[in-house]
Amino acid sequence: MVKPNSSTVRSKTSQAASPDDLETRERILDAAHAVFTRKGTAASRTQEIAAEAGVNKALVHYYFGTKAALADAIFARALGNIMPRIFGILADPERTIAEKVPAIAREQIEFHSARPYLAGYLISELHAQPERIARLMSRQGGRVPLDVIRRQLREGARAGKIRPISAEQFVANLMGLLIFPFAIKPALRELLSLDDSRWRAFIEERRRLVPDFFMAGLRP
Amino acid sequence: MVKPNSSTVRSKTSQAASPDDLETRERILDAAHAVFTRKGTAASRTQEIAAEAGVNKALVHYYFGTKAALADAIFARALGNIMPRIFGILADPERTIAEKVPAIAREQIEFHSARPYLAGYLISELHAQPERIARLMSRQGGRVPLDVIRRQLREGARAGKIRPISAEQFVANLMGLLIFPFAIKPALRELLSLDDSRWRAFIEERRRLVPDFFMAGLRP
DNA sequence: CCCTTTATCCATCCAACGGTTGATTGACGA
DNA sequence: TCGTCAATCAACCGTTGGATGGATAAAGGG
Repeated sequence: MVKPNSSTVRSKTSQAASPDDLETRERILDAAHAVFTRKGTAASRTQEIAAEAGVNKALVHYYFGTKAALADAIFARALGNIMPRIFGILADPERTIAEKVPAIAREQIEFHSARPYLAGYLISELHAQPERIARLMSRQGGRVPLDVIRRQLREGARAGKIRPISAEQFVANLMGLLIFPFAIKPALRELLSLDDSRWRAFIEERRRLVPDFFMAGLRP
Repeated sequence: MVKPNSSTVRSKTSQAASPDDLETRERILDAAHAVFTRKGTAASRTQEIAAEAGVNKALVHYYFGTKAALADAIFARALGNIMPRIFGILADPERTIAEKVPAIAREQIEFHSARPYLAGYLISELHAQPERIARLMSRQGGRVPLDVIRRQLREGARAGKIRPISAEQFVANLMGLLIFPFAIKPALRELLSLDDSRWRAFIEERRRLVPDFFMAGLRP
């Protein structure tokens, strides 16, 4: 690694000085993440990414070849960040369903509150390139482990404690309740006339409400 | 209106012949809808829209000025198509909540099954230009009529028939359950290993499941 | 000390894209 | 029958943006 701007050369106008100890490659990745998630891949400019990374546009190509490859990397990274948070908990055989649901809800609401662009970004990318996810998931192996919840749901149903529901529908319902509001945030805010503080209250309320609502929906 | 290709001039290579009685302006709108919803606004090319409309690129500008204006028109049109379907039913004072929920579910699942791109498109646009929806909604007036459900929810809660829930959360939950799976269709199909026919079965099942699940979630 | 490798920038290229212009054509009212 | 106007097209223009080639500098091995 080279790490420029020691003292010698570097006229470099540039901002971006602060978190400069990061490896350049990482800085570019972070910048790309910021720009891509904010404006969407198609509307993002490599120039802007380079600037945000405090680096020359050519260097972006040096590290990642093409814009599309960089976009793939960011998408895969975001996916690899969010998916284990959901499926890691779901696949845990130690916890009951009644424990998992609030845990996931807490986790996801926390997560998306801190990353308001992410849900919208992921859906946009999914929509723009529906085939990519198959490519990425096959490459890094790993279909999703539904067997644990599937078993728990079956046992709960047999014991008459919950109504019969497939693991697929279970997951779809849970994700819809948790993620969707973040994905359409601008529309919801307008539709429901929620200013900043009411939006926060709205989301805060869902932390309680969603687990209750969801578990109630499962009762037979 | 002029209506070309009568018989005289028109060398015109072009396909697009079939539904040609539509006014040109409408043909362009339809083409723009198809292209924009399929690839997203930023990745769409006016040239492609023109081609799909069987028309010259200059004509697109002749009718709509700029790509952005055309994009606005398509977005507003899509919004004006989907929103009344939900809020029209919700605002009906004649139907009870227990009647509205299955009605909306039927309607929405039908709607999105026939328009697989629409949910993803709307969320992408929302994400790419969060301020636009405020602009459009203020222009054509019309905040959403939540008072009817709000009253019904309050009365249901007072009578002890449903648990207390705000109209806002009610709407968010319902939309999340109904729309989200369509919005992330490519991911769900991959995650849950649903091929074409299993996807259809999955959606078909939700027609029953969502109203049941949702109404159960409302029980006190 | 050279020579190779890695990292970085500058300048430039080229395709593509959004938008414009000017000409043509047909319909129609005066 | 002529002039006007809306509709339409082919060709063009200016800019942007992704990509590349070459120069340069530091690092490090031999």
